[in-house]
Amino acid sequence: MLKIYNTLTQKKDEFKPLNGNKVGMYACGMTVYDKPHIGHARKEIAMDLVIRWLRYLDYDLTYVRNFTDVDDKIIQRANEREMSITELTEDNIEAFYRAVDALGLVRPDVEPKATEHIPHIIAMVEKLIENSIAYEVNGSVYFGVDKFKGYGKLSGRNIDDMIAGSRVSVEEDKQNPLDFVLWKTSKPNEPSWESPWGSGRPGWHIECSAMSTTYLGNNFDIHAGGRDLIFPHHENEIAQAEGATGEKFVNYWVHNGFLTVEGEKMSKSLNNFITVDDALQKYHPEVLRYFMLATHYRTPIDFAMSRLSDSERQLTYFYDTLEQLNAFAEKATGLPERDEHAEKFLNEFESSLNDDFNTPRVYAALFAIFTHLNNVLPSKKIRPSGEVLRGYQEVLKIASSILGFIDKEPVAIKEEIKNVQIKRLGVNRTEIETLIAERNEKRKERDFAAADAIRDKLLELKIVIKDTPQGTNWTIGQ
RNA sequence: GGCGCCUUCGCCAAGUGGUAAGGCAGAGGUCUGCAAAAUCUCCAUCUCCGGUUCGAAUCCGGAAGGCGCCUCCA
Repeated sequence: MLKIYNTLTQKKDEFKPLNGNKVGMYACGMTVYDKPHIGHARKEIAMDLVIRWLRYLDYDLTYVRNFTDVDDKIIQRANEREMSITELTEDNIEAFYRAVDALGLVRPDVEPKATEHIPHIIAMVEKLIENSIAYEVNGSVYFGVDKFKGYGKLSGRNIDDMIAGSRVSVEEDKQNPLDFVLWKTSKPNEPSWESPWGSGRPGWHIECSAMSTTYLGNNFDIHAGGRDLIFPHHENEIAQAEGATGEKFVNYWVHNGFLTVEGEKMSKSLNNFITVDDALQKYHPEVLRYFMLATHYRTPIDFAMSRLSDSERQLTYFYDTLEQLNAFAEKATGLPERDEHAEKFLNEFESSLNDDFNTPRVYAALFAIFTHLNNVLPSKKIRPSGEVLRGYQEVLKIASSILGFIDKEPVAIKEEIKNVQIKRLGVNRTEIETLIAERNEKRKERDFAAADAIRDKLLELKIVIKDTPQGTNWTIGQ
C-alpha cells in the first residue's frame, strides 16, 4: 500500500486513485527564462522516481509537465539580451532537455506550453468572471480572494493574517490587496493575445490551472512541485481551478524540499547559482542522480560539490560488485532463483518506496545486499549457485530500473566516471600509465622498494593503484 | 508582522510512542611482497528546559539556533 505525504492534509495519506488504476499527475515545470539549475534537477529527479514507482505499481499514469514560456521575467530577459521571447524560451527548453536526458529522466506524456493554451486560459478567466469570483479593471482581470471561500487551505494561511502582514502592497486596481492578476493588459512591445478584455497576456498562475485541467480533467490525482510553490502559486491554482469548475481540483499535493547551496538559497546575486551543466562538468550524471536520491525528497539538501564525491565512491562500489556478480551469474544455465537475501531486499525496497518514497531506506537495503554479495562472491566454497546469482541480478534490476542508477553496464560506466574524474582533477593519463608500467617492471624484478617509490609518487598525484591477477588497475582518490 | 519547516555520531542521512537503519571518515583484525579493493569487529540516547506516558528522538508547552515562504522562484 502506497502512502504519500499530502501537503493539503499535512500527513501521509494512503494513495487511492480517482478512477480505478488510472492516475493523472501534473508537475509544474520550468519557467524558461534561464538554464536549468541543480534545484530543478532535484525536483525532476525526485518526481522521476515518483513516476517510475507509480508505474511499477501498475498504475496507468498520465504525466503532464508544462513549460511556462511567457511571464515578466522572460520578457525582461529577452529584452536584456535583445532576442525574441521565442528564441529565448526555445534555447532554454533545449537546455532543459539536454539536462533532463543526461540525467535519464522519463519524459512526460504531455508537455504543454502556456503560449499554446491561451484559449483555455481565456476560457477559465471568463468562467471565473461569470462565477463572480474575478473582476475586470482597465483591461486586466483579477481574482478576488475573498470571493473564494477556501483561499489559504493549502498553505495554511488566512486572508486576514496575510493582510495584517506588512508586506502586501496596495495596488489601486485591486479590490483586496491579496487579489492576483489572471489576465494582464499588455504594454507596447510585450507579447499579447486578443481577449474579451482587449489585448493582453496571462497572469502568473492561471496557465497551470488551465493546462492541468485540460489534460487531466477538473479533478485529478497528483499535483507536484517545489515547496516554494505552495504559496502563492499552488494556492492560487486551487483557487482558480475550483473557482472556475466548482469541483475539487487535486487530491494529493506533493512538494519536494528545497536545495540550498552552502546554506543559502541559490540566487544570482549571491553568486551561488549552479546550473546542471556546471555540475555535470565535474560529476557524472548518474552520480548527481544518486546524490539527490540519497536524501528523502521532502528533506532539504544543502548542496556542495565536494559531497558528490561520496556518492561517486558509493556508486563505484556498487558497480565493482555488480561486475563480479555478472561475471559469475553468466555461467548459470537455469532460471533465476530468489534466496532469502534477494527476497528480503525486494521486500525492503518495495516497502520503503511505498512509505512516501523513502529512498534513503532503499540505500540501506542496497548496502545490505551488496555487502552480502561481496562476502559470498569471492569464495568458491560459499558462492551460491549461478541461478541464485541470477536471482540477485533480477531483484537488483527491478530496483535499478526505478532508481535510475546501477542500471548500466558496469565496465562502461566505470570508464565514464573515470573520464569525468580525469577531467575534474586534471590528471594526465599517459603519465600515469607510464609510471604504472615502470612499477610493474620493478615488481617483476622484485625490487619492491623502487616499486613502492613509484606508487608513492602516484599517490601524490591522487592515483591509487590496485594489483589484481589480471593486471594493475588504477582509480582516482579524493 | 503573519505562515511553515528544520536541529539525530567528526560529516552525510533514515527513524513519527516501545527502547537509535545505512554510508563516509576513524580504530583494530583478515587478505596482500607491501598496498588497494573487499570483508569482519568497534565507534551516538537524538540542541536545551519542563510536561504527558509503564515507556519519547518520536506527543504537548517553552527556550536557543538555522532555513524557507508571504514579490519571480523547483
